Amino acid sequence: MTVYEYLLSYQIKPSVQRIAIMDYLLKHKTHPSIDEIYIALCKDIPTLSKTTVYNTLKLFVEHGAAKLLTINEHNACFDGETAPHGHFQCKYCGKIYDIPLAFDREVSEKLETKGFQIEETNLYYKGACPQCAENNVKEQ
Amino acid sequence: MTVYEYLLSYQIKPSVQRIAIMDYLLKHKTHPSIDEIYIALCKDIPTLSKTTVYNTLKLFVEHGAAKLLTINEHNACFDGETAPHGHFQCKYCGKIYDIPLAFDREVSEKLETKGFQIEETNLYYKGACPQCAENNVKEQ
DNA sequence: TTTAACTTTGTAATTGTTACAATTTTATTT
DNA sequence: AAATAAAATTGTAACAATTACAAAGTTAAA
Repeated sequence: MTVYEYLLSYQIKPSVQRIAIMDYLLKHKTHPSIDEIYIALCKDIPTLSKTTVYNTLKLFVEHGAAKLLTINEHNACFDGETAPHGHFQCKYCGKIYDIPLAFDREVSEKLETKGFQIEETNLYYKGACPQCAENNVKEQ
Repeated sequence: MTVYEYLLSYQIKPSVQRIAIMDYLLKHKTHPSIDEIYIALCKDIPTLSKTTVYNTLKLFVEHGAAKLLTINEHNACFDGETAPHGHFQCKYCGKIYDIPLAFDREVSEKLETKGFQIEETNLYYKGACPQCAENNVKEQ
């Protein structure tokens, strides 16, 4: 399936900019920020506006084609992977890792019994990734 | 234990401002923002500066006496409850509820086996709280 | 009591994000 | 194909949350 068709499957009208941004999201599993996407795509689309990147990602999130991550307190990150999963952010290098989201249904079921309607779940771990953990040990 | 002693137990040197802010956090389990705290305490401490509220909460978080919540994309919220637990934020009224954090150890253990050092865990549910869920149904 | 260290304060700067009007592009109708 | 309408993109300006920083105030130590 092309990115063009992929956008259509989420009821999003494709455009050059939208295709480029979704393509970037699908090919770069780095949970990029607005700036990362903007800087990367400016080379191919020199007229690209940062506002368009903001608008487009908002649109993607509204249509369920991308997920907004609030794991980083300084700026929003985006994930093109829509299947449920969690994240681990290294406090030292900042990298965000995907992790399986395989926790107990018990809690969410209990919430739903009480009348809470869960629309999304975010699981964020923070700490030291293997590389940084090793480096820190060596420094000490 | 007084708030004064409580701060000391976290290696935080007490001051009028720090005591007032921690007292507010401990008495108001509403996961307040900087502004909420600032506005509430200005009545008692008219000279209070918003910068002090920022500095103080940063200090609390560094010392483990408060937890920073990034559940709200527009501004930071703070939680004086340090025991591990998750949160549910209603997308309609904005209220944040505490929920038990009783999910599988399996995932975190697997991460630790791979060399990840987990320092904190954040579980954020979002959706409709019981009240808002009911109101929405009635409107439709 | 003097000095040093730390805390608080207010202002200004910075940064991420949003509002908005003008322009450009795309789709529709004639 | 031309005219019109609708939608998307752009750039600038506004906004809001946060941080930097220097001055003033407070507390602790000598």
